[in-house]
This record gives sequence, C-alpha cells and structure tokens, in this order.
Amino acid sequence: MDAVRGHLDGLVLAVLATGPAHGYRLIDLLRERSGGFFELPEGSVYPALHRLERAGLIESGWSAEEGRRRRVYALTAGGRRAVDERRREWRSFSAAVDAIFGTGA
Amino acid sequence: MDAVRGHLDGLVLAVLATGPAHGYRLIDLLRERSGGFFELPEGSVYPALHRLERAGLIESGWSAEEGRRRRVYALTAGGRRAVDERRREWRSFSAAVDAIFGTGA
DNA sequence: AGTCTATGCCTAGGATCTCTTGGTATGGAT
DNA sequence: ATCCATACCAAGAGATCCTAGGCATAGACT
Repeated sequence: MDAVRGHLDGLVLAVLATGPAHGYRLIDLLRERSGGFFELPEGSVYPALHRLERAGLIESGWSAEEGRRRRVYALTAGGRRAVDERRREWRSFSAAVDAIFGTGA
Repeated sequence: MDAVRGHLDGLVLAVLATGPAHGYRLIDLLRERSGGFFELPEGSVYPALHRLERAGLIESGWSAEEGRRRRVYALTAGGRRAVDERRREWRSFSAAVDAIFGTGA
C-alpha cells in the first residue's frame, strides 16, 4: 500500500472521527470501509498512530476489558479540526490528479 | 507538493501521453492542467524523468532548435501501457480514500 | 558592454514515510 | 498441549520528494 504515502495520517484521522478505536481494530476498519482496498500492515499503522499522538491530534488510554491490553485512540479537538483540513486537501489533490489523468481508458 | 508522493510518475506519464515534452515544459503543463494546483520543483520532476527513462517507460532525445538545448521525452510502448495501468490504480485508490473520508464537511 | 531575468538542464543530501521483519504476550479453539 | 488470532511495539531498509545549490544560453533593459 505504498500509494497511501502522505495520506495515511488523514485516513487514520477520518476513521477515528467516527469513534475511538485501537490499532488492530483500526486496520480492520480501514479495510472494511475501503471495500477491501486498504490492507495496511501493523508496521505502517502503529507508527502513524504514535506520530499523530506526538502531534497532539489524537490521544490514547489503555483499555483492560476482557483482560486484553488495548491502546484506544480518540481524536483531540485539534484532531477534529485536522480531519476537515485533511479532507479539504484530499479533495483538492484528487481533483488535480483527475484533471491530469483525464477521462482516458 | 509532498502529497504527490508515489503518484508523480503516473502524472508525468499522463502528461506525456498527450504528446512529447521537455522537463521545463512538463512542469508548466502539470501546473496548467491541474488548474494551478501542481507547482512542482525541478528537483522533483527531473529525477522522476530519469527514473522513468531508466525504467524504459519514456525515452528522450536532444532538441537543438533555437539554439536552446532541450531534452524531449516521449512515451515508449511500455509507457503507454503504464499510463492506463496507473490510471486504473489511481481510480481504485481515490475511490478507496473517498470512501474513508466520507461526505463530511 | 554589462546586468538581470527567464529558460533549461542537472545533482547531492536531508527529511519523511511506509514496509519488512522480528519480537513479546494473551485468549480461545482443537 | 499446540496453534492461531488478537494486540502491541521497534529497528532498519528502501523509496521518493524537496531544498539548495550549480551551470549555461537567450533576450531585454540600462
């Protein structure tokens, strides 16, 4: 999934905008909501989560239900603003790329 | 323009699919056809062209008209196939991202 | 004649990001 | 008892884009 490069953070934020989730669950949600397109390895998603937390866009807490340790992430106020920003950027970007590729085969 | 990461090669191929061009002109075409969105520095585009030529997707020749030296690039047969492939990949990818971002603000 | 700007090519190095590969641990099923 | 899914993490490799330079010619302006 090298094509997500530069867009992964926005995607993670967008999923978390629909509710808190832990890393492993997030990978499932990204796959499900993309119609199976995104099959992201843990080695991509976990670093992204740490990055976003360092940036103050998400925050985490440990959940101990069922005895399984899970780090659950949720958007901060800044994160909620960031989602809208990333979505706007994505729309501009994809419109630009669409214009270049045109309506070919 | 860090967002193009991973998609620049496809964009370059798409522009060259509409006719040969030299590097400097390519930068103009990318800006014009994207409605001013893509303002790519030479340091991004020239390496991309060299990459694509090494990969056999484009080929170049020197043009000396007007005394100005220009390296003009054109798609190879493999390059023409690659454009269609890249466009399909882009469509899949952008549909997946759209699905994740949803129809929010 | 000299200078400036636009055109036109190029490269080295830094920064960032994703992926590969490996490790650790628990819970449930066989 | 063993295996697989769940669940977290980190180190290092690889790829790519940008910054910041360098070099050269043509045309315009002073």
